[in-house]
Amino acid sequence: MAVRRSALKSGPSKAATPTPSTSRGATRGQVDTAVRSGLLTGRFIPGKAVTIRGLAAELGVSPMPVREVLQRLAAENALEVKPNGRIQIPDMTRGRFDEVLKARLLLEPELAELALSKLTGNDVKALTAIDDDIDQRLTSGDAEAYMRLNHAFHFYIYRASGSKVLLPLIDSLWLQFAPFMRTVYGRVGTANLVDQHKEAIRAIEQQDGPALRAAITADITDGMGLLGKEILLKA
Amino acid sequence: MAVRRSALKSGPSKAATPTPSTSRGATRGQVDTAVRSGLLTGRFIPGKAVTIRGLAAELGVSPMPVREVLQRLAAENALEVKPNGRIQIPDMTRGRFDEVLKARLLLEPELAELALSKLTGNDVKALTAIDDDIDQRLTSGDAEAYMRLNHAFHFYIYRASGSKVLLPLIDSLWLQFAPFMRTVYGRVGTANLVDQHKEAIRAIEQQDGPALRAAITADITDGMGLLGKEILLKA
DNA sequence: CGTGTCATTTTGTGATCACAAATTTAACGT
DNA sequence: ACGTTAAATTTGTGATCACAAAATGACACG
Repeated sequence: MAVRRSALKSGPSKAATPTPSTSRGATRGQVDTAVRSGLLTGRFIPGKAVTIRGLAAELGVSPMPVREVLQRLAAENALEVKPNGRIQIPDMTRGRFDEVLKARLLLEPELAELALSKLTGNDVKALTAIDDDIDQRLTSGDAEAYMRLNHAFHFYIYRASGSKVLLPLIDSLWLQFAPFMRTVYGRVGTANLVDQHKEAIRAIEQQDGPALRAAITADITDGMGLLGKEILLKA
Repeated sequence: MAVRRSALKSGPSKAATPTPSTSRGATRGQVDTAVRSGLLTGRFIPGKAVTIRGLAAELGVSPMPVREVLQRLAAENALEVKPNGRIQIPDMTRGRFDEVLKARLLLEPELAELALSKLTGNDVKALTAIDDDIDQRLTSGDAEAYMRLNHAFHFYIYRASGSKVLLPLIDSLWLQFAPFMRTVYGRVGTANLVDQHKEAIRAIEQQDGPALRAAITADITDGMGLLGKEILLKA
């Protein structure tokens, strides 16, 4: 296995402000971004072990920053440190899934409504653009792009709230179900996926709080419902 | 300043099962427990910087495990890494406080109700013992003991749920407001504190879900209300 | 052909080092 | 005296090393 393509490490250096490339925690930020986006787009599969040295080599950095990033993600329950110290991405169980769903339904509509008043016409245009892109990817079956864009759509709204508390909690939840989500899409495809994004956009246009809550709630229920049915027939 | 007493590092070695002392992550577990309990009992004050080498020396370990623990706690928003890399415990703002309160009200009653069916008569006795202890500490004004016991009371209930998702979220929230809570108690004392613990215990005895929700909700509202009023007149 | 045992390799952990950025302290000139 | 600059210290970061536990593979034995 000589030429195994690295699944992470996107461009040589496209990091903008979110990942300062010459600042204090440069390498750590790069690793953190890489692993996070890898988790959110499903490039890590549940149950699979993640080794410090492996990731470090793959990203071309020393094990040091990788150690810290993995600890961070373990603290967010995106990774699981087994009693023997081994790190793996946790596999989904019925109990965990139900809890994630419950937490999402409690927090995300709330944060969306909190963000509502800060979303303007420009944001509506941006969200529409993302949603159009999503519709294309859905039909073409590009699961990874779909997951990235769906995440972008939701967090575009949530981030507008300026939240420093609820947003990280929701972030943690997405990191927890995203890898499992990916395995399901790999099995059943993305063709028959439906979302409530257009209803959400309309609610934002009209600054209708209850309607936005309803749209987000329905969107979560729809998307997670598909996953919930698949959770029983695991290998 | 020669003989500054170490505020952390409780006994020489009282670590039981929650902190395995000879296992894989021994030192890290010890550091994690020490800092966490330090945060929850208010031994760290908001705005105060926390240095890696300082903590390491205070705990008698190398800087390495401290680095990882601080990163973990930063991921849980219990600590804040400033752009220059400096680590400090974040100070409370009105916006943050409102969000924490909102999140607590959304999550904690839910998890309490989830735990309700798993709480038996023995648990009622244990909770009653804790609550009696709390009442004593309240009158004697021992803020640190009060905070530790209040945390113990709530998490005794929450932990019974067996939750792996909601519980960590709530954990993160407590770590965020606890240090601020401590500074307020240091200013106004603990004498005029009221809680709804007895109502909660009664609800558990009668396995009354709505009543338990109401008690937890009221307890949060009461306790946080006192803090909310004090947040404006900060130094 | 399956099974237990042992050597080899891999992996996480804790410690130490070197370096650069940032803070603090000291010194200096105005 | 006060503000500015320069030296000295502190601090976080990334890398490397040594070690023990664990996983993996090879191998012999039943």
